This record gives sequence, structure tokens and C-alpha cells, in this order.
Amino acid sequence: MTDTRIREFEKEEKETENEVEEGVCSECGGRLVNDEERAEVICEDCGLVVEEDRIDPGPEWRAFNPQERDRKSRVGAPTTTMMHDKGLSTNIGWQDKDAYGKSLSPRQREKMQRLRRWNERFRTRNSKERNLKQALGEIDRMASALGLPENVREMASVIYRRALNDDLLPGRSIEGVATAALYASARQTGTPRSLDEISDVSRVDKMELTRTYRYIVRQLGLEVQPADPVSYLPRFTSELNLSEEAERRARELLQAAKKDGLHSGKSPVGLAAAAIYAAALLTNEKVTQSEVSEVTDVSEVTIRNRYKELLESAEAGTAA
DNA sequence: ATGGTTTTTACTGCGTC
DNA sequence: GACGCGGTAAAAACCAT
Repeated sequence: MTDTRIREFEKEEKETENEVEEGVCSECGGRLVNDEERAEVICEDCGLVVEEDRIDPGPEWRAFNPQERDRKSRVGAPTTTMMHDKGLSTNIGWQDKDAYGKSLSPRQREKMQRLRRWNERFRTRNSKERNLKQALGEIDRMASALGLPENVREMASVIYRRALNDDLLPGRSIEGVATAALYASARQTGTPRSLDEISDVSRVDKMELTRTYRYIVRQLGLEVQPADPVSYLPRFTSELNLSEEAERRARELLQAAKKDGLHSGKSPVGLAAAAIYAAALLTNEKVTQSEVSEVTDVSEVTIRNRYKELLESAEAGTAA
């Protein structure tokens, strides 16, 4: 490249930058110009220095073609949050060439092959570990918020691990799967929480939760029976300050109703809510339908409908 | 996607305090 | 008149097909 060409290049650059920096002087109204050499912005008319010691964010070297740019640059690609390691992990090229582009000897080739394999192993291993760590933290957080005991969390993490190992994660959020795992494990361990309760403490909404829940249950072949309404009783009765007696009566009502096949197709929470209301009536403890509805998240109408059925089947049971 | 079932929403009337 | 309760119709949600 000739000297004249370089000078032209420099001139062009300076001119374009000059165009950018324009304005009006606050003192005299004169035109502001960019003095590149002194790194100052000054007023053309009165000489006021508007800005000094400007920092040039660009590289201090110059390159006249891509190859030169590559050679002089001391930084790599920008980091990205799209990859778990922000794109900073080691990558081994697939071409069996050395740094000068020469082919490798068979022995070297074999070595690189091994390195590639192990590098890949560690990398994916790490990504799964991080994923798991985050998910387990999430599960822990939700479990404490819901007052779920240790064994439920363990079960949830087992389910999550299985989902992770079966490659069920792609396309689904970590939070979603973690929440679904917790929901499933809560049901399986007999300490169920309703979908509403779970989604209240989760970062994902109910739609996504039910979707991923169904998905992982199917894919993992989990056998989750419908929740037993009885398992809701202790929590709700204590929340409503009802007696042990009332809880016992509620349990009896539910058992009687179960024999009559009243449970099938009905929501377990609804049954539990109705049983609690009916039991409170029987033990002369005052709870309103709206109170029960409040703590159970079941509508009053449903409570009414269910508790009528419960009492009917209870009477039929005692009469016979 | 569809249809059947269950639950919820919204509204009304009744009796009681 | 507010409150608790019961009922109804229509809408919405859910589920299996």
C-alpha cells in the first residue's frame, strides 16, 4: 500500500468523524467543531472548549485489511448469555490442522481426537450440573414456601434428574420442569398441593405448569394416582382452626363417600373442602362456606354441591 | 378439534341477626 | 340492611377421544 493511499484513508476517516460532532456554542451561538488532534470540541467563533480529554474507544492500531485486523486484534468474540458458559469454554477445531494450517501427523490426529472427546464430555457434564444446581435451588425455594418436608424435595429432585437425563429439558424452562417435578412428587408422597398453590409460588404460570407436568409424567412413565382428598384435611382444618374431632368426621365422610364411588371424576380438593364444611356442621363449629372456599380455593357452589352428596351417602351408610 | 363433564361466575330469593 | 345459605343458568375449564 502506497503512502498516498494511506493518507487518503486517514483523511476520509477524519472527515466522517467530523461530520458527527456538531452543535451550537452555548456562549456565542457559533458552530462547534471537533478538533481531532487535540481531542477537544471547540467553538469555531469564540474558541470555547466544550469538551476535552475525550476518550477514543477504538483500537490504537490501524488495520487496512481483515487479515491485518485479525493479527493485531487482542480480543476475541463478544461474550453471550445465550450459552451457559457465555461462550468462553474451550473449543477444539474439527479440522486436523495445526496453527499454521499444516496437516497433523496420524499420531497427533489421534491425540486431538481424544482431547476433543474429553473436552466435550466435561463441557456437557458441566452444563448439566449447572442446570441441575439451579433447578434444585428452585425446588428448595418452592418447597419451603409451601412447607413441604424433606422427602418431597428429594423425590422432586430425583424426578428432575430423570427428566434431565432423558433429555426432556430442551424446549422447556428449567423452572417449569422443576415446578412440575415438585408438583408430581408432592402428590406421590401423599402431601399434595393444589395446582393453584404450586403456581402461586412458582415463576411459571399454570398453563405452562400443567403442560410440562403432563409431558414429563407421560415421558417418564410416572404413575401418579389422583390425590386422596383425605391428605388435604390436616392442613385445611388447622388453617381454619377446627378441632381434631371435625377432622376425624371429615375423614369418615370421605371414606363413606368413596365406597359410594362419589370420588370419581370430582376434584379431590373440592371433596376435601366439602367434607370439612360438612364436618364442621356436624360438630357445631362455625365456619362459613366462604371461609372454607377462601382457604381451599374451591368455589362455594362446588362446596355446596359436594357436601350435599357427602351427607346423603353418609346417612345411607349409617342407616344400612 | 370436539363433546361431555365438572367447576366457576354471577345473580337471585329466603331467613335471621 | 348485612350476612349466611341455597339454588340456577351460562360461561369457562378440564379431559379423553
